[in-house]
This record gives sequence, structure tokens and C-alpha cells, in this order.
Amino acid sequence: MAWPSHLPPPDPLVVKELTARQEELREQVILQKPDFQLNWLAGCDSSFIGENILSVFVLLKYPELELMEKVYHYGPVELPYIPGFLAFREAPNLVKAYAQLQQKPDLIMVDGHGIAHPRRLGIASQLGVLLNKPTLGVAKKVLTGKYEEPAPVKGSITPLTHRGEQIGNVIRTKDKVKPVFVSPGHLMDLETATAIALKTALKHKLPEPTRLADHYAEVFKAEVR
DNA sequence: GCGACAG
DNA sequence: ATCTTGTCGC
Repeated sequence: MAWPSHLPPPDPLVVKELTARQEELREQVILQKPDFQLNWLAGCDSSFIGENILSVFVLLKYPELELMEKVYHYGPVELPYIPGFLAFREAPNLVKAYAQLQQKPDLIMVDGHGIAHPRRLGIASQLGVLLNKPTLGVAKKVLTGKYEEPAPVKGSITPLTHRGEQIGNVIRTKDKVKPVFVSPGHLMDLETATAIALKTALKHKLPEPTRLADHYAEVFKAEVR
């Protein structure tokens, strides 16, 4: 994968190492209908302040979607952003924030793709393997694949395909608002991921877990300054 | 060969 | 992600 001209060229040696690590992790990904009883649903998000990264986790009761916990971890970031390798930059710190949750969730909604990735290991899948926890990804922009624009009415769905296989769904979570891209991360299947993303999308484009994690990232950001 | 590229 | 102004609509 080449890289966008507006980004600094990554070290070929680093990319080689990360690609190898990605392959190891990808082999551990399990895509199947989860057997859990969904009672606790988490959302997470990352934001940056100079050389530091703020990683946030929110815990919601399901299906009420009532906010129960909000935690964060703040520390230095190790790697630059490289398209296709987002998880190596954000996952380590998300794991540290996750450790602070008193009640561990049954499922985690991640801001980014699951298997809708060039090598089928987006940040949602990688984080799921690292935590051995079911995950699904909800991204605002496509990374890989082709799709038809879903109808402008909330609930419309269109498949996201890549190399002959369906890797996710493009779903309209709000009338006349740009759709989001949903894909299973780990210990999850596309049908369930899609249903949960739609069911937790209330009055906004982003489903509640992701939207609240996003919101508290801003709140905590003001706190750490 | 020319673009495109999660956060 | 972050930097940024005004503007449109519920």
C-alpha cells in the first residue's frame, strides 16, 4: 500500500515488521455470531495533544444505553499514523484505559474498521484480539473496498466489498447524513455488528458508544491540560 | 501507470 | 487526528 502524499513516508523496515505482526494477529481473529448476553457495551476513542495521546473508554448499560463509566489514559504516543497500521499507534494506550474499567463490557464498539481493512485487521479486530473480547468497528470513512451509496433514509444498508468478499456494510444511521462503515472486529459477525450499530444509533450519525466516547475525549482533554 | 488511503 | 469561520437546520 502506498501512502497519501500529505503524510511523511514511513520507514520501509518498520512497515515490514508491522506487517508481519499484523499477520500473526490476523490469524487469531474469529468471525462468528457471538454467544454473549449483551448487558454491558463499551465505546472507545483516541485524541491527541501534541506528542501525547488521550485514550477514552465509556461503558453503557444495554439496551438502555445509560452511561455507567468513563475512564481515560494519557501518555506519550509511540508511532506516527500510517494508513493501514492505525492500531499500532492507538491500541496500546486503549488497552491501558480499558484496564481502568471496573465493569468489563461484553462487547466493544471501536472507532475505525474491523475486518474492512486491506489485510483484514483493522483496529477493531486488533484490539479485540489483544483484549480477547468481542468487538465491532464503526468508521466514518472507507479505507478499503467498493460500495454503492445507501438510500438517504435511516436504516438503509449497502454492502462494502473487497476482492470478491463482503467485508462490511455501509449504513445510513440518520436521514440525509453521510453513512458510516460497519464491520465485525473479533468474536463477531457482520449481521450482528450491523444490527447493534443500527440499534444504538439514536438521534445522531454515530452510534451512542462511539459518540459518547468521542464526547468525553473532548471533556477529558480540557482536564489534562 | 494513476489515484485512494480508518484516526 | 488536528488546524479553522461562518452557516444551515432542527
